[in-house]
Amino acid sequence: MIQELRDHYGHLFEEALLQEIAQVGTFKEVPEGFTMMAIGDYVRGMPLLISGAIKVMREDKEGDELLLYYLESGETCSMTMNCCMGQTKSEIKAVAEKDTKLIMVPVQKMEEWTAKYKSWRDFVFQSYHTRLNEVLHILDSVAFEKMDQRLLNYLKEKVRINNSDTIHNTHQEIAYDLHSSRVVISRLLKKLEQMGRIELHRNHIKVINLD
Amino acid sequence: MIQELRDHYGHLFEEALLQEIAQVGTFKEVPEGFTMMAIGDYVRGMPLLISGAIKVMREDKEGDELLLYYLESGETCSMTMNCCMGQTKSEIKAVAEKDTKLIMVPVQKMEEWTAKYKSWRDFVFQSYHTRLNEVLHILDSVAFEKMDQRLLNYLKEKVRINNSDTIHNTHQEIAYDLHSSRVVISRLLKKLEQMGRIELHRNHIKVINLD
DNA sequence: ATTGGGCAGTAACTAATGTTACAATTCAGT
DNA sequence: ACTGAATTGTAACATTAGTTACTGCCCAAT
Repeated sequence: MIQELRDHYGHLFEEALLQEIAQVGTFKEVPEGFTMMAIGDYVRGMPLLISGAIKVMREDKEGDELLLYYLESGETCSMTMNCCMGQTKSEIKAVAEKDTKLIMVPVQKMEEWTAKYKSWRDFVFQSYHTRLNEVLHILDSVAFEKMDQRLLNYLKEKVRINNSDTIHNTHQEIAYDLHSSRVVISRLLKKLEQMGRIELHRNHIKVINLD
Repeated sequence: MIQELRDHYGHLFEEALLQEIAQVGTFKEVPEGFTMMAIGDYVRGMPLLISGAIKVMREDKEGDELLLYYLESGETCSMTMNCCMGQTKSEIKAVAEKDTKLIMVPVQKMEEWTAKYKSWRDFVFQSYHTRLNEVLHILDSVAFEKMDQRLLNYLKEKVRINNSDTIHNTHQEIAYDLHSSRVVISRLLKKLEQMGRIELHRNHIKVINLD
């Protein structure tokens, strides 16, 4: 585990901290589609991603969803810290977007390290910084953009995260992520196909050019 | 200044920190409507609110606005910290909602105190926590609610912040805050009036019952 | 008293998004 | 091969929100 840590967090943390993390952290592998956290769950640990990606979503009372952002290697979940601090339940849902490797750190350590290691403080602040900006970005998107533009951004991000020009999702799944309806998404995707920017297939979409 | 600090931050910070803040901070009074920060401004200091309220807004390239939240006594602006950390320009706009008293602290001190005082760390984390939740709340509102409900929430918040049943805003101003159009807001306000929940007047709205 | 600008009311229309319904196709499991 | 569920395409329609245009009103400045 210490080697994985050095590879992905060596540029962020000093050796002493890496050692501490290795000592108290537990290594986990989760398969694609695995729900890491649901609304209302209590937060037991803080995830440090090694590889893969985690999809983080917001959900309202009716179960309507909205994709917030993805966590990738070298990142952690501010929402988790958020919950730890306030001793509150999770207000978000997190699902593995791909097979993912990560290290879980007990929440008590967080505070300890915050006092002890400047690099950890910087990491935590940086993480808050990034997440806050990402949530603001989503807010911009929802508040100021129309669905066709949001869909384009969504497809681009999918291509980036999965590092593949083929998107393995149904229209319904995309509709959930964007909090829209399947018919609307099918309609807009068809337009993109007619523009020659994507190819539609059953269960997957081939991206040609989104720029 | 030290007395103001003790009154509003005494329950958060130890005496030594209060003293430090008093030493390096500068006391400011800003009138209602004063723009504290515009998009693209560089951040020079971190505000600690003593009294009054600051309205924090998001703005897109076309100048369309959206109200994010209000800062009140005992609070600070995470966005500011956000900017300091990343050495980036402001991505938000801040305007005094009422006459406001506050203390500006140079950003360099932030990092120093984060290492030195646990109470300061907790304050900064708590602040991030609160702001992140507020932005999520606005996101919920924009993503999941219709304009009539958003308008209701807006009016409730206005009443709370200004501690008055009379809202001194034009329909146009409300439309800007909610990123809608004047006609739409007039239409919905008229419906609320017909339901007997508000009374409409020129330049102000009397709130009867919003529950 | 007159004038002009800001504010609010309203109608008519457009655009965007969401909903309902149904058909056609694919595909896995039997 | 058959069946049923999941997926996609499409039309028709409903709802919400945004736009344009015009009116009357209030009020402050001249």
